[in-house]
Amino acid sequence: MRWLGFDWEDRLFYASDYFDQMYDYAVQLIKAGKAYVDDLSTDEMRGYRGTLIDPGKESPHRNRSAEENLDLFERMRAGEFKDGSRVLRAKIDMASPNLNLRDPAMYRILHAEHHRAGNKWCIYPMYDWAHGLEDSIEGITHSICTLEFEDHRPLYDWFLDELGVYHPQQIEFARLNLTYTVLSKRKLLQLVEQGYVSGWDDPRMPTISGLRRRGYTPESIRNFCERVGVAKTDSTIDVALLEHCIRQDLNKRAPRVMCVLRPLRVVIDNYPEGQTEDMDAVNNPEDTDMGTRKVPFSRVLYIERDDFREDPPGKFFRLAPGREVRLRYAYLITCVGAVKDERTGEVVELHCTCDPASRGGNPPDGRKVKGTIHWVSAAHALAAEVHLYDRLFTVENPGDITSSADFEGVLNPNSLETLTGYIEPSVSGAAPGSRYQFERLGYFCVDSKDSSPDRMVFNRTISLRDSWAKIEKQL
RNA sequence: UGGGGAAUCGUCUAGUGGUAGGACGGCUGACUCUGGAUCAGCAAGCCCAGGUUCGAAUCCUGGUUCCCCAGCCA
Repeated sequence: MRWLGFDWEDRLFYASDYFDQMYDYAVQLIKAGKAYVDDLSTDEMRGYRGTLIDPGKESPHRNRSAEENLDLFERMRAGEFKDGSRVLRAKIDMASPNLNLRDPAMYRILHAEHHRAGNKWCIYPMYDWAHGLEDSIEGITHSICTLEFEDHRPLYDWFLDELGVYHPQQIEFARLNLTYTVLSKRKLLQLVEQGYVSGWDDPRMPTISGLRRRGYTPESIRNFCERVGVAKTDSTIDVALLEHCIRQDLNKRAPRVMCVLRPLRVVIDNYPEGQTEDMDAVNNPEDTDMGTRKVPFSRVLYIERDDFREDPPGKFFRLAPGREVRLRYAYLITCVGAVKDERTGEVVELHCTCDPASRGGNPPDGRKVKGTIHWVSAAHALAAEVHLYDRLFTVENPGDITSSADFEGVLNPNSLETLTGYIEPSVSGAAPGSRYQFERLGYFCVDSKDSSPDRMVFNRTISLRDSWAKIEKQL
């Protein structure tokens, strides 16, 4: 929460801080004849509850005396009874059309250690009972929750009114659903437990820790929330909006750097062997205050395989036999030959010539080249592990899957691709969490968990918008 | 066929009796040493049917559709 930018100051509250007071309130309700101890089993209670359409029946223990209830409740607390053997229920109305009002449980017996209260208690309050009490004790004015609690509000109100205590107002709003992912804790837990992700902070998880490790900034998340708004319509936000927010933020603040993900070796035939030049590169064209850096250039380079086509389709502006392109911040080069693997026919190396007069990227004659591609000097590049993350699911609403909650069929098998990238040496020593734009590829951050100085690990936060991909799709 | 909610561009969201607006996404085009960014523009919506009113997304009536509820979970 702090990382997101919030500060609760001295107001870190826990429901368990109020267990004693809640117990006293329960006693108060028992004395008032508004709560009773029931001995029905879970199954029996279910039977007595009725259905959505039919009213329930009253428990045979519903009319025990206050004295008996008090005695039983004290003994529940004292640990005399087994888990599940008894429960304290509110005495409301077994025929209520709102099932939450059919004598809901307030306390159940649970001989379990509490992470804060230790072993002090063996009875624990139910959510509906605890919720309003916490709010009331803390003196809050409005209690915001999600839509599914709308028909719990009458119960929230009932407890507070029967107790005659300060009564905050519960207001329900839609939860924030997102396309191509699930957000329910249960489903997320399933992803973790069944090993579909590496943990709660896996960069594909829509958790705060996951988003953080993925490279999302707190500002982008808050901005996203502001844009989404708050309303009561049960809605699902297009994940593209989240992606837009992080791109917008990182475009302004992420330093640019060059990295080649799928290397194709390029030899500049007319460039002297053994020579190295430092090219001046702008750190962020969106913010010149971020300065410049030097990028080493030499005779043997790597470029992206995708940036070369032997037989280029129309509108392909990158390298091809006989074509000239700009190596960003370096030289204009022309492809003069391709070396192929004899067996597979795969292009394994390119031979190019550079125009020495175009140093820095601009030819003195002012001729235009349509394409500018990124590159890295083979001898200077740093090898790093790069994680290419993509959406976890292939369908827009994986949460809709009703069956046995089996995600198998809708999980994106390519949500993580790991490869070795070759990065310009300037990123060496970057701190975990550092964010960069790998030019023409996307935004990446140094993994905060697995990266080390000798083997850096980068996570792709989000790709850059790729209009070429759209054009190519239509070809 | 019980109860509780919600319906406005593809997706979110404003508008609460007076010109239906914004964002994302989509599509054009301009510009560009990132096919990024930026800029300009276009398409796209009031769940339906009646009614009230000079005038209805908004008020009334009746429908329709969708979501939630039968945990000793939250």
